[in-house]
Amino acid sequence: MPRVAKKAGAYHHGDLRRVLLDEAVRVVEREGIGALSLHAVARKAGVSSGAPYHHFESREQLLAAIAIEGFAMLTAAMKRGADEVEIREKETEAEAQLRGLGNGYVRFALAHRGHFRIMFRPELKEHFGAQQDVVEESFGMLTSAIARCQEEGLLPDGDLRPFVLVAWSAVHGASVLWIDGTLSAAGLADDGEALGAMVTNTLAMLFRRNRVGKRQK
Amino acid sequence: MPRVAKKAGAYHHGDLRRVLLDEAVRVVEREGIGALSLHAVARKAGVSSGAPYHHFESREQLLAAIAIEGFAMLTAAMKRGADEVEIREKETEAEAQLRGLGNGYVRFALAHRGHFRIMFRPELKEHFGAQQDVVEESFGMLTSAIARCQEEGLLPDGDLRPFVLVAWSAVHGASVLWIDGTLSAAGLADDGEALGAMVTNTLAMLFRRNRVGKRQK
DNA sequence: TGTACATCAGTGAACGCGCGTTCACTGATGTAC
DNA sequence: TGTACATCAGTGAACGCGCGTTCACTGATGTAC
Repeated sequence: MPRVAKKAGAYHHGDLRRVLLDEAVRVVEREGIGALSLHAVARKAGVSSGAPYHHFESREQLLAAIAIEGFAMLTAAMKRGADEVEIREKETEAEAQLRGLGNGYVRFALAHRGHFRIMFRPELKEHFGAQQDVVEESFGMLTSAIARCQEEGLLPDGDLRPFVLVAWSAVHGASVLWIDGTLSAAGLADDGEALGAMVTNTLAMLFRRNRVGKRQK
Repeated sequence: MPRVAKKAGAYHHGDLRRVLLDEAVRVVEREGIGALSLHAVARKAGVSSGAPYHHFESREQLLAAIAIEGFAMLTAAMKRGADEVEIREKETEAEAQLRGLGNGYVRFALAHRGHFRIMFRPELKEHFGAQQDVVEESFGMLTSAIARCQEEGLLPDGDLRPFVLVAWSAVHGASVLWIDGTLSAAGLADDGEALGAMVTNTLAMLFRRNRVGKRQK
């Protein structure tokens, strides 16, 4: 019996597109992208194997739709993280925001592994144009927070890209290492909830102690 | 015509196991793990589709063998990186080693994407026991380099795991973001060769400038 | 050095399966008047 | 409010394909004597 059945006797489904997306994400979360088939997704949604083609041109388009949705969710999660963060004592707003953004990133990745996996894979490169703007939005938030840290003298002047690179790589790397199970196997982290805070606190600390003489505004 | 053909007329192959591993890695590099099939690998090796079963119990065992090999290669690359690194002015040996290890990590990941992809995936969790020791070796090198940085006063006393986590996450994250094509799409890096140095230099700088009062030994 | 024989590492045909996708169809829904 | 009709979103059967794996086989190789 499918978990999300259409209403008994209903011929039209109502929101099959949504259900297909959800079931696909569930499969990817549990068994990986390789295990995703439209047959299986249709089965779980309780429809025939031809039905998905009224909503997605192909298996690849289904994945692309999930990726696009994922990038929007990631941006939203980062925004939320930055909005909800509380500014600590002796901390500037930019520093706090950086923590918040990173936390949102990791929180999203761990809560939505299916989306996350689908969003970051080489096969997506070609389709990148479509979601370029939403990628740039999340990327832009990170960059401008770091630029503000730099203005505040937390980081040396000059090219800020190395700092963006390290910050992004750290939250991304921690997310994938956690999802792959490597971090807990290595004894480096045992609590997904706390992972984002652990990374962002450490990064913030490295940035903060790094003050280069300039006074804070 | 297969790229790696067995010697003309030879019935026995000589080193089919090796050839199968190599071809499998090539396929994964170019088309991802999902695209890997024993049929295809056998075809490329120029043997019948049953032949691989004299060397690997199953498709999954082939992948496991590549993962094990990959972890050994990663450890070697990190060692080489640490050995070859040159100590800069005003830099301690531990700092230089940390850079070297990170550089080796990224260099390995980019030069051996196939291995790298296969090594880090959730499906491997179960088989982790087999390679636990070699994983711990590379992980141990990182940890002890950071411990030495801490002793030298580059990092605050206390739990060093957050620093290990951030350093590892940064090199790992940069590697996967590069491999996925995200970094170049974002304009954050355009040269794989220089990626490792960019990350490790930045990390080293954040660590170094972070000196907490203790004098260097 | 030669022979008998066990073992190794291939062949090639076959199996059942699930896959992506297509297609003619039909029931349900929405709209114009 | 009722009817005619276009369109939408399903069905279900079918296709060809490549897959993982098995198996009886056989040629090549290594070893004991």
